[in-house]
Amino acid sequence: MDKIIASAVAKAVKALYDVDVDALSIVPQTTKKEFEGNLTIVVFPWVKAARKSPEAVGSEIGQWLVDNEPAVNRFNVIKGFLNIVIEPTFWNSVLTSISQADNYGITPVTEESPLVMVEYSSPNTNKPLHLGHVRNNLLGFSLSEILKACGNRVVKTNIVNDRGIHICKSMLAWQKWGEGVTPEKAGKKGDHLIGDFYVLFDKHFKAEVNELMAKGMSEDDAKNASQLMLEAREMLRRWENKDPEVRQLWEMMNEWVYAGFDETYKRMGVDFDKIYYESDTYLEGKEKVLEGLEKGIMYRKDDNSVWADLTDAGLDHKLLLRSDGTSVYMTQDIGTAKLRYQDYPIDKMIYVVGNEQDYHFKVLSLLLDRLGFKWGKDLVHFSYGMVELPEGKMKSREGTVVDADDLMEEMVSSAREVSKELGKLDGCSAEEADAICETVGLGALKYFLLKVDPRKNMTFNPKESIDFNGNTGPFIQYTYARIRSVMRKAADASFAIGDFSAVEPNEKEISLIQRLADFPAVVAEAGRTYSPALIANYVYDLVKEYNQFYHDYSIMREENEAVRSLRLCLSESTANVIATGMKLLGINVPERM
RNA sequence: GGCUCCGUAGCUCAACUGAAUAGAGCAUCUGACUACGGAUCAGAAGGUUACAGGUUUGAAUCCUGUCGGAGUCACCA
Repeated sequence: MDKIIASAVAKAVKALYDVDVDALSIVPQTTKKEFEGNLTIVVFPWVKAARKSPEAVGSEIGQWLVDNEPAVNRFNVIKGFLNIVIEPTFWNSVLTSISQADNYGITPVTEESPLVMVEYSSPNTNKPLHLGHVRNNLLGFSLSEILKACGNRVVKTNIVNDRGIHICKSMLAWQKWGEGVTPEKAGKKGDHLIGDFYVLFDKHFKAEVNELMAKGMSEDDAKNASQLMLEAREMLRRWENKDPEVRQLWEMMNEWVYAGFDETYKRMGVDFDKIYYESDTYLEGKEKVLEGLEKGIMYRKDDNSVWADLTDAGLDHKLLLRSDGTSVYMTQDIGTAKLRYQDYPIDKMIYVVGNEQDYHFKVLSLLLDRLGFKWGKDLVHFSYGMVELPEGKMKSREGTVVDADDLMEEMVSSAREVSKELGKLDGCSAEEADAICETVGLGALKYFLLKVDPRKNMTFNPKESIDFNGNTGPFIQYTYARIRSVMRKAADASFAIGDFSAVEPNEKEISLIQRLADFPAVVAEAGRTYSPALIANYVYDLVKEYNQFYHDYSIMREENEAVRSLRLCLSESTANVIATGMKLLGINVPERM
């Protein structure tokens, strides 16, 4: 409908004022509630060319539309705003085409579709996932779904940071104080067990440093002199030299962690097509850097360290290999990029990584480009803000991190409490009840995190937790379940959706159809701007609109068969769009709740 | 200090590419179940969009400056 009006307006402007306008540049807006009309055109852009008042221009265009465009019924002009009333029965055909489209709003993917790789999650193997990771995972997964819906082939990937001093710390602590404990023996998820040892290391390390400082050492000296830290460094060296004993321990402990992560990912509902490990990629990066050195893209300092000079791009000098020849973070990312490019003919690479790494990705993009990766220059750093607690940033050392597993468990159990209180689970089997609570609890969590503009920092208040009323996941799920309930009853009563083309839809029905018609454009916009929040807010608006309609008009009790058909069709289409939209967010919708 | 991002109702968030009287939810107050599911709906109250200039027919949005917050500037990842 928007397109029809836009091109008609373009024709009108050409006919009336002889001005060439691109129809694509005209974006009709939904008319505000307080004015009469369905669509609004802002006429200011043509006032100058017409040499007339905005009111006159609006009236002239409006009259031209009434005379020449059958979809336009009448119009009114307020200041420079042309409000257009569409012929009511016209909306029926819009609704019909929405309800008959398979995969409404979804662009099909073919072999020729662009290949996009999305990297997300990227955990360290020395501690369990926390709230920050949850935002990352949900954003990465949702973004992948949205990109698929926009007609891209998507490879979801994860780079696991499985090597380095931090893992050695956990390993060392386990060796010293673990007494052979395993996840089975401790009755604990592997990632949590490893996290405990990481904390334990830190505790002993701090105690040692304090002891040394009490003897008069400076803090830095004490840290360097710490026996524990020396042992951890020694362990890293042995790891790099492939010492069998260290490697065996490393592999065993990593397996524990992966088993734990898998459980978390599964419950969260995210997955990956291909997982990379830094232990496999960090040497590749080194090679690539040495290659760059030969080509003169990098240079070597007297102390043998290797750097890239990026001052010509307004950036700084960047270290790529330490003087002892070992890799840094950037080097590993280059190595990972190399392997990925070998594995897939990527057209576009998207990194879902927090905004504290904005600078890192600027540099990475530049380096990959100079090293000859064709997607390097246009790589996308999907930079999201951090999740803060009311008292500020999460700090693992102060024990203020919100653990991902705990959080999901809490959400599901509070969903259970609320459901029980409202008597929603009466008559459900235990399995059904479990499934519903899982869907609702996780839906609340996911929606809460995804409805916010990803670029912005957000606040999470664990005490108030997450609401189940208002602009929330359960509110949307509830509306869906209620429509499904109506549809079941309609089926029981053998009410089929018949012809309603002659019905004049009322105001609420029209605005609901209009809203449904927006969905494909919203999906496209979400894909273009990488914003799941756009989908979330759209679905919320749609649901609000539907609830008003539902409240004001009866569906099953409507005696006119054609009107009832219209309302059933409208309800069914709304349910489908809700389900499709929520799926793009990685959120399930229940048939009852 | 340099660079980047942010600042909207008491709180959490919206506002598409600059557009009409800046919208929702939570919390507060009031109303609606002999009803297709009340996890709902309707209403009240709540704002100098941090501040000061500028561009524009029109600015929360673009530009400049000031203030406040966050991030980053490692031979950490």
